[in-house]
Amino acid sequence: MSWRKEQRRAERGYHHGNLKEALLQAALGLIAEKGPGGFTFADAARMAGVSPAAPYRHFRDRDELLSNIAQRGFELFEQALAKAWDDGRPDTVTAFMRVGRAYLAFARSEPAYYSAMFESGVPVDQNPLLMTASERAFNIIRAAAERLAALTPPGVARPPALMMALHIWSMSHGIAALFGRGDGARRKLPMEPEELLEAGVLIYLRGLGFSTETAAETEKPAEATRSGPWGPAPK
Amino acid sequence: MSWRKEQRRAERGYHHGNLKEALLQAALGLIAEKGPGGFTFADAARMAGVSPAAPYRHFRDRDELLSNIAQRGFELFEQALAKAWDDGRPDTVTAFMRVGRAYLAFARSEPAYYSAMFESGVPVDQNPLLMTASERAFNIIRAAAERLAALTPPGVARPPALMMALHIWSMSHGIAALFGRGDGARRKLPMEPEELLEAGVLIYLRGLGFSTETAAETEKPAEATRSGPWGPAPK
DNA sequence: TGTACATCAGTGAACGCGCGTTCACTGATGTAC
DNA sequence: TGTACATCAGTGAACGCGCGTTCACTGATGTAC
Repeated sequence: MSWRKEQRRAERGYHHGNLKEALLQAALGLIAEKGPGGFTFADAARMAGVSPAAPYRHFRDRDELLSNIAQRGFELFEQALAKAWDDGRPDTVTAFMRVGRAYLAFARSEPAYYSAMFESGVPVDQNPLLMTASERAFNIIRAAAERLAALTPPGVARPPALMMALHIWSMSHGIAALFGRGDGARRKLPMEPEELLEAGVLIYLRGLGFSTETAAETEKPAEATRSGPWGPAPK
Repeated sequence: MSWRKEQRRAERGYHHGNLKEALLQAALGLIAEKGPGGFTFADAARMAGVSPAAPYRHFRDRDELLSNIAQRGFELFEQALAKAWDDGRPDTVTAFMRVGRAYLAFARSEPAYYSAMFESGVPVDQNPLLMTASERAFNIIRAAAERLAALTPPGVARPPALMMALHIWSMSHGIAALFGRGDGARRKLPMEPEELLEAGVLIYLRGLGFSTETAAETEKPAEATRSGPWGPAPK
């Protein structure tokens, strides 16, 4: 153990050079392992191979570090969702479904960021930077919902985009939290979370009056409620 | 402080009489205050007015206490959902919507139980009693979904009840976790969580081919997407 | 009904531990001239 | 180009704290006879 520390020190010299980043990475690893409550400032310092006093040069305290992680998480989340949305290409419904999948993919592949963002108790509404980052991420979903709402077939009442976005967000978060986590803390599911969400969103959109058949043909959506992991179709 | 302890002691004598229960209540209070990670065994003992060694007569360790709380939480949850479901009276759709509202009401009024159940990292699948309690609660939703699925209008494919139950559960949990918590850790919402869930479920059911108009007339559901907190109806 | 005894539930003191935080310090780096 | 100096980033020792846990103990309760 001790030689390890010495070695690191020899390798890197007195100054770490990139300690802030190293601490963030260390914290991410610890959060992924033990949850957002289970990481300590001292532990992060140890993992970065640095004395327990060193982190104070970069973060006021534990909460500030956590808050930094949440903020970066929202930024990465926004990027992932924006990339999936791809400004609605090739068609709005396809892109919309892709956003849903990207949501779950993020929660699964970045459980540490995800729990820092949504389950760490970080007071999002009390930190303007965090608030903004959070809203920017949500706005991707909202913008997508708006484009979708604009496509309502004639004769059908146009649904409020904010409501759609909140419904989709809620269902995505629910599935991610209950079944779609990258770490161990999740419940068993007889199918992939992605399939569950996709089917749910398609049914929801149909309920709003969208004929998901058109663009959905590419992704065989209607089938999702009739066979596959859900069991055989009822006679 | 000290006289307080002495007084309690005087009041109750050497034996507490109901320490197990008192510890559970104390833990609930602490969880509600600081989250499931933020309560300690020692703290619970202190709140119950008892020495730090006393809890070991009733719980092997902190985790066992937490696990007990989660289990009782699932039992209360099941009762609340079952009561709301009321075996589908007066009609299936109305009762179904009532279950949704009961879900959110539970999360709001019992945030400590709720987070012990879903956010404390208690390994539900490794404790048979807990697993059973959890499944029994979910089965209320599932049974309700089954009754609903059986009502599918002729000519519409009957949806798998398990899938329906998982969708409803996910959306409920998503809304509860993001917006509907009794404690401070929740996001702002321009309407009541109950309204959001109700609208979402109605849209979802319509997407499955249910004409929610019938039973829904009592609860004016179609309106939910056209006015009210969602803003004015689009022209 | 009374007494002896076993069992139970809570005590209080003690322990080792790791955390958060502060402090005067020191080695490295960058910059003014 | 070289040197003096300011600034910065990390050190390591120390502190107080509260936690989890163990231990021999003791007061209360229940029960056999």
